Amino acid sequence: MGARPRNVDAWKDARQTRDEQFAAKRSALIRKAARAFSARGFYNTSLDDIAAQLGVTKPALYYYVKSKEDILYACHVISNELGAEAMAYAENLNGSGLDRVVALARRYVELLTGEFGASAVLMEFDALRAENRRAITAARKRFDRRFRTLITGGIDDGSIRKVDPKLTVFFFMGSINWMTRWFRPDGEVEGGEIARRFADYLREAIRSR
Amino acid sequence: MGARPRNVDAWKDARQTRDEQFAAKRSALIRKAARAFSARGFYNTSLDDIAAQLGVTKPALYYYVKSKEDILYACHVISNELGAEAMAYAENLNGSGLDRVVALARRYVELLTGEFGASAVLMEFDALRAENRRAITAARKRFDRRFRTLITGGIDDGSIRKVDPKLTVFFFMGSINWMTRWFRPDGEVEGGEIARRFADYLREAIRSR
Amino acid sequence: MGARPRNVDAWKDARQTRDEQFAAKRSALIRKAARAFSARGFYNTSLDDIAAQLGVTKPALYYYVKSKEDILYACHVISNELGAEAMAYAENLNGSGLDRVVALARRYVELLTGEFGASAVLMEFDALRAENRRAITAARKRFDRRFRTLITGGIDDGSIRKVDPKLTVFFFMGSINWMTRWFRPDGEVEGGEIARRFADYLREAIRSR
Amino acid sequence: MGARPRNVDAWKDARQTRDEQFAAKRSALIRKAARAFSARGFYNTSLDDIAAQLGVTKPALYYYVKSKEDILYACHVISNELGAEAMAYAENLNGSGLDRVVALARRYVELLTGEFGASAVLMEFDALRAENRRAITAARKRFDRRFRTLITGGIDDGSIRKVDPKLTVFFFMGSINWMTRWFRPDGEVEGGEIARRFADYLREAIRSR
DNA sequence: GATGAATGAGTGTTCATTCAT
DNA sequence: GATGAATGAACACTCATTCAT
Repeated sequence: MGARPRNVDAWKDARQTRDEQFAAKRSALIRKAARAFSARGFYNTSLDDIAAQLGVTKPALYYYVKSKEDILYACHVISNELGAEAMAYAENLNGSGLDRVVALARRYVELLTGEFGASAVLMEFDALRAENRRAITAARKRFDRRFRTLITGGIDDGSIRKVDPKLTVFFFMGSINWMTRWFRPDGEVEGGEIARRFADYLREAIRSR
Repeated sequence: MGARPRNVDAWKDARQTRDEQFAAKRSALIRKAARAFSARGFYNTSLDDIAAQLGVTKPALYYYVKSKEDILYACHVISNELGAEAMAYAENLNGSGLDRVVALARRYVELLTGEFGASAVLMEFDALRAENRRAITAARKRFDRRFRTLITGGIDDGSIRKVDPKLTVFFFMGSINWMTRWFRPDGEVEGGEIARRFADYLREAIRSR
Repeated sequence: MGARPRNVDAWKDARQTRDEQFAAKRSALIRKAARAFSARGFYNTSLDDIAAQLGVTKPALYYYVKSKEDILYACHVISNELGAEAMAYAENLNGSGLDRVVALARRYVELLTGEFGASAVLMEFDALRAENRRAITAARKRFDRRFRTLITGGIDDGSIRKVDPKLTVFFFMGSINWMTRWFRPDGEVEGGEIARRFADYLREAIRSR
Repeated sequence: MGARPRNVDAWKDARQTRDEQFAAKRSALIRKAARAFSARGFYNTSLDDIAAQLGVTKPALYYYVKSKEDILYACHVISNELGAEAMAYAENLNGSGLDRVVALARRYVELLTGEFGASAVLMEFDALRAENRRAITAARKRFDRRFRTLITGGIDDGSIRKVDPKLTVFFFMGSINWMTRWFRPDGEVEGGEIARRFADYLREAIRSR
């Protein structure tokens, strides 16, 4: 009654550690795969490639994921989550519409160039199963709508000039998606720097004169 | 010796006609393939798909192209040619550096959304054979360099604020490359309109204040 | 106008021949596969095995069938067709109910041991896709129902003693399905002989005393 | 030397208990597997399925069996033992040859539909290792021979008409093997009933008139 | 010029099996 | 006794490519 509790804790810790290990390994798998997908493309990356990078054999991957498409889906989900996080941050910000749009841009780029390595976006959308594709499409549409709403808000409060919200989103999202292809976490330009500059481009491009 | 020349001419014409036919058909093939690649991705487009769209069978394609990669290469080449054309147009323009950069942007988008159908800018770059990849990479680098030179010129003549030329090019090229994924020739927004707006975004983003 | 018709015919023949060749090859594929499935089981027979027996490579099979399951389905369909044929023959026969049941049994065994080689029955039912499984199940149920109806008719006209139709069908179908495993077309007992004997067993087992 | 014996006994008991537990668990494993094999087929039943039904994980099975094939072999052995039991019962019976054959049939079906659940007669024969296949084949041949001998005896004593013993065995064994596919222990028709009817069919099919 | 037929290389996926813990 | 994790072998399937006709 005095000593046992510690054992219980120990057990709990041990089990937690196991679950955590699983989660950590799965996460590493997704991350490595995401990098590979971004760098060489989904179809140019075989499961053998991913497995080799993780130092295991191909079937071992199936202990952590259901299929190759499952990995891709996980990547998209993470990407969307980053987008949603940046969006929530921007929406809750005090300031003009322009401020919020710029904050979104900056935060989004920061997140994408951060821990997850700018590998989350763009990736082969058509390789998703119909069901997952629907889910991702829906999430993207939601993101776009909120993005456009932010812009419209800026136009209404006079901080943003009369631009077409849809085209503006396309314009900026292109810049971001393209990052996948040239950004390297260990490259000469650092993520925060890019975030600042891209946000600045966007501000200048749309602010009221 | 009196009658023959006519025949010769006839043959020559015939052959020319034949060559032209060949060229026309090959061109049609490339164009259809480019659209398909842009819309669904290189790996999601089988030669059977392309052949079906042209109303022939798969092996018939091999009369016009050497391989699937050959088609992709041709697409990249055309894309680069459009870039070079826009670039030449901009470089030969009188006006400030900013004017030239904006002209480049606008002309480029016009060309990409024009006849060739916004299908020229391809992301499947890794599917190219090493040799062709080198050629395309070189051409892109040339384009980027000239783009940056244009920007630097604008900074020097005071028409463009002090931006990082490299990052600026990345920023804008992303917007353009991403068009491939959302632009539809028969969509609601017309190509010229997009060209005008995108060029305007770029102008505002970088012009001196 | 006098010579052409022949050419037309020739062409037609040529095309027909091509279609026939395709059909013949596909049929050969199914037959070989059916034998292999019967002899060694569906899962013990790889597509490589089948291809090797046909003297082609595995992917060549896909020119004729959609999948391995497709082959299995074709086998079941043929089996059902043979059953339906025997059934129609028996149903249209004059005579007592017993006569018809016995005729069914005999004709069915004759067909199964005939051209198609006792390979049509039983084969791995669970490997079928849900849709195809439903189709096959439905056909089997129809066959069973008509079989039972035949028996009931015999009971009614007094030629068959009061047996349970369902159990009787199970009893006899078991004997037939099991043939797959021991009957060899080149074995010592000839198909017609088996048909006669099995039909005789059934007659004696169920006739009125 | 004075105190030990008790301990020895205790150990012995303990070990016996342990052995019995082992045997009981192994037996449960085999039984569950046999049902699954019968219901869905050998290849459609994964070790994970079996483990799940037993509430353990896959590797745990390897404590009780050497391999999946080992399980299949055990099933065949049990099936053969039931056959041998029915056979011994029939052979030791007083009465005509026909009586003995009918008794065999009835007893065999009773056993197969009994405790072991109609799951003992397996068709997946080719999945056995060569060595085990030989053993099973030999046992089956022995069973068949004794079955045929019983029939021949009946022909000799005039109780059975002049049928081909081999074909008769095939005929009846088919009916029995097929039971695997339709008999359900909890179904509407009870095992003893089937045994009676099937034995009756066989009697009528072969008895002297 | 075009097609039917076939091939070879590669890839995702499953699953029985092993082993350290 | 049992589990988590990993492996090797096999297999169905796809697709760009070739070639005789």
